[in-house]
Amino acid sequence: VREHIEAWSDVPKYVQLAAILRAQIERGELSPGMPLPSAPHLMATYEVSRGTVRKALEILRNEGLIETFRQIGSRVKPDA
Amino acid sequence: VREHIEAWSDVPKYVQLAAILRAQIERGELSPGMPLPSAPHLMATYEVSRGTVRKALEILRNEGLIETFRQIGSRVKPDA
DNA sequence: GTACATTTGTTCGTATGTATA
DNA sequence: GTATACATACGAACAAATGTA
Repeated sequence: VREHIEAWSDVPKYVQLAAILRAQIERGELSPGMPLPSAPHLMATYEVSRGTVRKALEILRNEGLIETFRQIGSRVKPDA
Repeated sequence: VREHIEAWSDVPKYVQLAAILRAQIERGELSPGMPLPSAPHLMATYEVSRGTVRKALEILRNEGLIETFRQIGSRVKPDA
């Protein structure tokens, strides 16, 4: 809500959201094993759509930083 | 049960379902204090998904027409 | 007191349509 | 024409709470 992401031509919202979450992981605000906020929660927090959240999480998954499970959600990989 | 809701570009299903239920309340077919049909029942009756039912009920909740309780279901507000 | 079924709450996966840059 | 972004709508599965047998 307070962290509204601005639509910006050069950097897509989903890339920005991925960067925000990646920074939180690297700063330890989200520690290994910790669950990430759910997609609906991220949607509300950053005022973006479901698709944008999914794309952001997909980036972090591809980077090996998080893992996602059905009906469970995403968490920081234990070895991240 | 004959009240199949058609997908129509201008009016989303969940808005139509909310309108149907709102009309029933205003006509007194659902009187104050009366329980609404459960979500599974509404799904079967109108042939829509759970998410659509939930969105429709959310609209009526925000309008103050109904209230919802876990394992109890929704009912028309006593003062509606 | 316990087991079971029902109902809502919540989550992720997926697909489609629309609008815009 | 492609990429971005949103809204709608479906399905599936789990948790939590309540009522009932």
